[in-house]
Amino acid sequence: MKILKLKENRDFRRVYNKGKSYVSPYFVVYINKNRFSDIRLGITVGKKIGNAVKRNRAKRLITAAFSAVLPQILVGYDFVIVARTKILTVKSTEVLSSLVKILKSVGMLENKENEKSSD
RNA sequence: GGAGUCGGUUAGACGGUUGCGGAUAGAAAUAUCUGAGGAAAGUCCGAGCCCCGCAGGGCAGAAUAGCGGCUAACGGCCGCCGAGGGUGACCUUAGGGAAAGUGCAACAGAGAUAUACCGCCGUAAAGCUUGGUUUAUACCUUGAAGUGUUUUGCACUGCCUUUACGGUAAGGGUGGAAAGGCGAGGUAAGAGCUCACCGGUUUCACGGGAACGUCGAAACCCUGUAAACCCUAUUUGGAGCAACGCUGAGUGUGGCUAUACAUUUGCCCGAUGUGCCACGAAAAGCGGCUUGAGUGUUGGGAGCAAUCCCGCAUUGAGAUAGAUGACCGUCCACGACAGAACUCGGCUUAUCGAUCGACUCAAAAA
RNA sequence: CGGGGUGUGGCGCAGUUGGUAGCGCGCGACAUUUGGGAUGUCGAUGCCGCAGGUUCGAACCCUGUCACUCCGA
Repeated sequence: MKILKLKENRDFRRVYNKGKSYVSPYFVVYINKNRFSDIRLGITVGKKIGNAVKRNRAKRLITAAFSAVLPQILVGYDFVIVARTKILTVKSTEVLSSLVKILKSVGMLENKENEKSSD
């Protein structure tokens, strides 16, 4: 399953205005329902983070973490993840566990039994 | 070994699992190959490529500024000359014109591109002085104590003071800079006024391909500033891949007009073209896009060098919200600065280190 | 990709035909008040973003560079 990406500015603005936000030390997640049965992801990395190399690294870390949890995420939602400066100082495993923690508390992850039974 | 100068190379490596962009094969799953830099950065120059209702002239504007070479081109590079710095290796250098003209030179100083305050000298006028002791010499006082004569006087000379007019630029505490410097002659006093020497500029001669150089000759309007205006020489149409082309969609409303508008720094003339401007609606996709002044070469040749020629090998990103990540293992110096966006040549800036080569200085030892 | 602008005391700004760097607010001390505020007097605070150069002399002129910011496509 591939990740569809948000591209247009108006999509981002709709998620910022209508969606709910959840904060971690490394990033902020905005979640909003969409009209499709897809999962769409947008990543925002501002100039505050650093130069082009640092911004690219932040994007890759978020993409890697998101694709790791992708099979368990409920469909039909738009996600926008905004990177914060601290994300450059940690390893990818911490980003992943932090993302899992947030999504689980919100209830966006499917239960693990399906995963186990599939195994 | 110490201190230092210059230049080059490199920019973690290997293996595994799992993901991303591109190409090829395939109906598909998938497989194979390949995938960021020395600066990819800043966007400071120069080009290719490409487009513009032709790009023609003039004025303004802008850029460059020793000479020669290299290059597609350059404001870049190489070599050389001049100037400055360093004991030296070597480094720095916008380095045309001040004798076309204009401007500026604060404070200080008499005076700042010429001046005359003090001083020195000349002329004229006015004033003051020429005393005391002594036979005399001499002594005292004084800025100075002279001469003639008919000797309580008069005249002249000299000294001093003041004023006026003129000469002068030797000297004067300033200043970054005071008519290039210094000595002699000369003069009433002085002065490149004259002369010798030294410096500078220009012209000629000689040497060099040229900048330039010279115990050469002559002339001379000899403060500094042109990164002040300016003058001289050379260059300059503009715009940039969000260029531009194709497909698709759309071609509505309002205003301005031919004495108009456009041709992308301003103005004038010329030339060419015919609508132009604003608002609204809308939608994007594909090409351009990577074989190119390409990359490598302890192969050969030319050249001091930059660089060029020949040969051989090779094809090494092409994304479009924008591709290299994550995890594990081993080793080491424990990994800095940093991400292609049409493409090249330079410049500048950032950078943890590692390593190689050439050379200089000082001291010691052999 | 192209074109501009700014950088000066803690903050906001002046000052650029080159000649000793200023204003307002803020800060400190003193006076005034029973005390505070307001007011008055006095004072401190600057390598004029950084590095070179031109000049006797640079915040100002020139070159390079860094940061911030605006505009157009």
